[in-house]
Parts: sequence; C-alpha cells; structure tokens
Amino acid sequence: MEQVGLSRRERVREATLSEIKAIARRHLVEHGPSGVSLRAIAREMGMTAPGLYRYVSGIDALLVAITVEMFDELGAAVAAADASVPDEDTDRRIRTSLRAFRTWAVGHRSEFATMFGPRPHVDPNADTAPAIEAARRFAATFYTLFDRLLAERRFALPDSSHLTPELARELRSFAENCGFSAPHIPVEAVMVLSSCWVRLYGVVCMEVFDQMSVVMDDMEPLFESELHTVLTGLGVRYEPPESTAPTAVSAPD
Amino acid sequence: MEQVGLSRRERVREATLSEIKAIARRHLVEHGPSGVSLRAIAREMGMTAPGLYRYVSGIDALLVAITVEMFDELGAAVAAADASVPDEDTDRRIRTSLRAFRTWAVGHRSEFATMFGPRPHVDPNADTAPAIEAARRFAATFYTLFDRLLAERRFALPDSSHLTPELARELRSFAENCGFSAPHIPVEAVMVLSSCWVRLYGVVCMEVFDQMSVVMDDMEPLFESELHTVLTGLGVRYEPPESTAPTAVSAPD
DNA sequence: CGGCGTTTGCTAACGGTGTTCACTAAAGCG
DNA sequence: CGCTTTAGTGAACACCGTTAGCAAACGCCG
Repeated sequence: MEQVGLSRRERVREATLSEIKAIARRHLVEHGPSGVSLRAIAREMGMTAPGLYRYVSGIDALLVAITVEMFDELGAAVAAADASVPDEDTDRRIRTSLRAFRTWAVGHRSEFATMFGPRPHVDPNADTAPAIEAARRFAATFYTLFDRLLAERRFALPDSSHLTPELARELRSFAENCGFSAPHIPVEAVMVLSSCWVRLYGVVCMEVFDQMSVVMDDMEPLFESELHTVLTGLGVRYEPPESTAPTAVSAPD
Repeated sequence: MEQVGLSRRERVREATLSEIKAIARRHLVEHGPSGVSLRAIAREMGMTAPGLYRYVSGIDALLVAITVEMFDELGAAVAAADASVPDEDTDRRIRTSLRAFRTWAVGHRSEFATMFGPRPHVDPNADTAPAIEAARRFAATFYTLFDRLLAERRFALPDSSHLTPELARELRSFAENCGFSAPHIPVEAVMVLSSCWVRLYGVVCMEVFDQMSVVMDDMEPLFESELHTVLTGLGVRYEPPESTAPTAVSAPD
C-alpha cells in the first residue's frame, strides 16, 4: 500500500508483521479461535515465540490486529459487491451488498465468529479500540445505503406510538455515536435501521454459529426470506439472487 | 432428583460429578469459557487433574455436560415464568416467557455464549448429542406456546407467494426434525415461527455478545421494540413489562 | 572504513494447560 | 477374610503465554 517513505528496516519489519498476521489468520480458519498460538506461528516462521513479542504485545493484541484486518476485508468485499452494480440501481445495490455480507460470513465462519460473536471476558487493559474503529468503518458502508433510501423516502417512518422514551433515548445515542447521521436523522428511521439489522444479523448468526444445523441443512432460503421481508418493509424491490447455483459456496473450476 | 436405587458408591460418585460440574460452571461465569480447566477444578476440589478423568472423558465432554445443565436451567427458568401466569392468559404467558428468555440470557452471558454462540471447530469424535437433545427440549417450551397460537388462529398465515420451493423444503425439514408438529403443521406457520425466532435470537445475541455496547448502553428498549412487532404480527397483545426496575438483572443469591 | 547505538532474535525459565500411564490404596462384595 | 473393582496419585509428555537477560546483526554517522 503506502510504504513509500519507509526505511529498509521499517519495510522488512512491516513484512514480517504481515506474515505473522497472515499465519495467525490461517491458523484461525484452520484450527479455530483457540488454535491461534504464538508458539505455533513462530515455529512456522522458523523463529521462536519470544521473538514475536518484538512485533506484537501479546496474543490478545494479535487477535485484535487480525480482527481489524478482517473487518476491513469484509468491508471491502461488501463495497466491491456494491460497486459491481450500476450506481443508480439502488435496489440492486442493496440486495447485492447484503448478500455479499452473508456470503462472506458463511465463507469465513471463524472470522465472523471472532468479529461478531461473544467477546470473551475482556480484561480492561486490552486495547480493542482499533477493532471497534474498524467495525465502525464497516458499518458505514450500510449507513450510506440506508441514508440513500431515507433521502428517497422509500418507506414510511413508523408512527411513534410504540416508541417509548427509553427506546428513543437509546436510538438517539446510537445515531450520535455511530458516526453517520450528520444531518439530524429522525429516531424513527434509526429504529427501522436497527430492526432490519437485527433480523439480518440474527439469521446470519444462526447460520454461522451452526444453530439449526441438526434441523435444517441449508439456511440460504431462510436468509432470502428474511431479506425479502426486510427489503419490502424498506421499500426496496426484492429479486431472487441471480442464478449461480442455489447455495453451494461457489466452488467453481 | 432420582437417585433412588443407587448403591452408596453410585451416590457419592454422582455427588462428586455434580461438584465437578458446579465448579466448572462457576469458573465459566467467573473467568469466561477459556477459564474452565480441569487442573483448576481439581485443585479446588483438593485432588489432582488425572483423577477427574474417572468422571469425565476430557474437558470437551465436561463442557458439553454443563451445556446440557444450562439448557435445562434455561428451560426451567422459562417454564417457571410461563407457569407464573394464569394458564388461560396466553398472551401474557407468551410475553412473560420470552422476556424470561432474554432476562436469563443477559444474566448469564457466558452460559448463553456457550449455548447459542459459535461452536468452535468441533472434532467429529466429540459427542455433542446430549447438548443437542437438551436444546431440543428447551425449544419445545416455545413450540407448545406457538402451537396454541396456531390452534387459536391468532394470525393469518402469510400467502405462499414468496415461499420458494427451497424454503418450503427446509421448513419442512425443520418441522419434521425438531420434534414438535406431530399433526402436519403448514409450512407457512413454520416460517412465521422461524422468522419470529430469528428476530428475538438476533436482538438477544446482539445484547449478550456486546455488539452495540459502544453505541447503545441499554438494549432492553430495543428488545421490547422487537418483541412488540413480533407479538403484534402474531396476533398477541403487547404490554410493557411490569415495572420491576427497568433492566437491572435481578441479582440472585 | 570503524565505531556504536538500536533492533532483532535467541535461550532459559516460570507457571499454566490437557492427557496418558503405571501404580497404590481403599472400598465393596461374596 | 480374600479378591475384585474403583478412586485417586505422581510422573511424564507435549503444548501454551510471557518475562528476563544476552548475543548477534543491522544501519547510521563521523
């Protein structure tokens, strides 16, 4: 990327750090979250564990670091999908983006779990700020799309009858802290956004976390069904996914 | 419970096994999932780690065992809540049961995470069948309530226009394998059930897994909001929770 | 080119983990 | 009482994260 003004030393340093993160990432997908160990990484790199401490302050920090990368990667995947459709076709852009989210998730289960799954008892000294920032960046992708829908007045804002003061307060806090909504966005809209996100997050978690696996072997139809009702409620036209083999994680060639 | 015809030996055996599980459970809530270790448990019991292998085939099996207990406990909590309201007041029973689910979840985050969170790379030799069975038993609680709604024709079945063959197939599989629906339940109903469950599962996961924590500090209003729309769609009257301090986890003892 | 500080990586060590094996001591039973 | 089954131990192996001290390489600057 941008290692222009870096001294030779800094360049090789950056390179080994990248290698560390890459191997960590691979171990994550191959052996699960608990399968990421400094010693194993060092072994694979032909060095010893303490040496890694020159690059990473500990295993927790390493996990945070790769979490950042994964959020960026997910964001890039979604953005790429979004960019692959004509700019003015908002409806298709949204469908495509959301499907890209699910596709990435089911194709990267371990990653998704560490990004969106339970945070193990996090000790206060751990600096998770970068990961949170990365998550925020990722979310922004969807905010802009949603903003567009809002601007186009695609859906009617729900009447604020069942919108308790407490909920309104939380939604306002949400809108303020999450970075988007520079113009004062109505809380009702934030609520619609939350509700939609809850549903899609819910299906995807169910699928990735392998709930239901005993009882249902392909979750894509259920995702599509949720997507359908969510989009409809948002005033976005639903269309089934374009061919490309029903679900089967496109194992081409 | 039912240790009637057990020899003295079997009784004390059962007792130590219970102690093991109890300590494991406590370590789980106090130090997180990775904080459960056979050596620590043994130490606390005044014995050595290998001794535990007389009772448990390994740490994975122990985790499965306590997962079973946790599902039973969650099921009991929900059932107790359900039983605490007059039998004929279906609406309130449903509200109470679902709120009991969330309350238990937020009050037992580590447990919820191991029950409903991502399953770490599960090696095939692990026998998770008991946990799955326990989960099934738990789910049954809600099936019966839903069955009642269905019998009372509380809500209109969605038209099967956007019900693709694939979705229908999966829903049928769901209905067959999950044990309820002895009478042939319409797939449309199963779909409504799935959709509702997805939403509530979604909010609760978001809350327990601490997504949003940066952006929103009390998730109860959002849960209530989802509950509202879910119930309304189900033909069940929504009522706000009965006072009892907004969220505050009813610190047990 | 030589010197010298900085950076890198090593070894050794401590304390922790799961798990296996061989063994003793106790408990139960005929 | 004697024999069998069982509970529990100790030692060992192979891992893990992390710290401290040290030696070698690197790169800069005179």
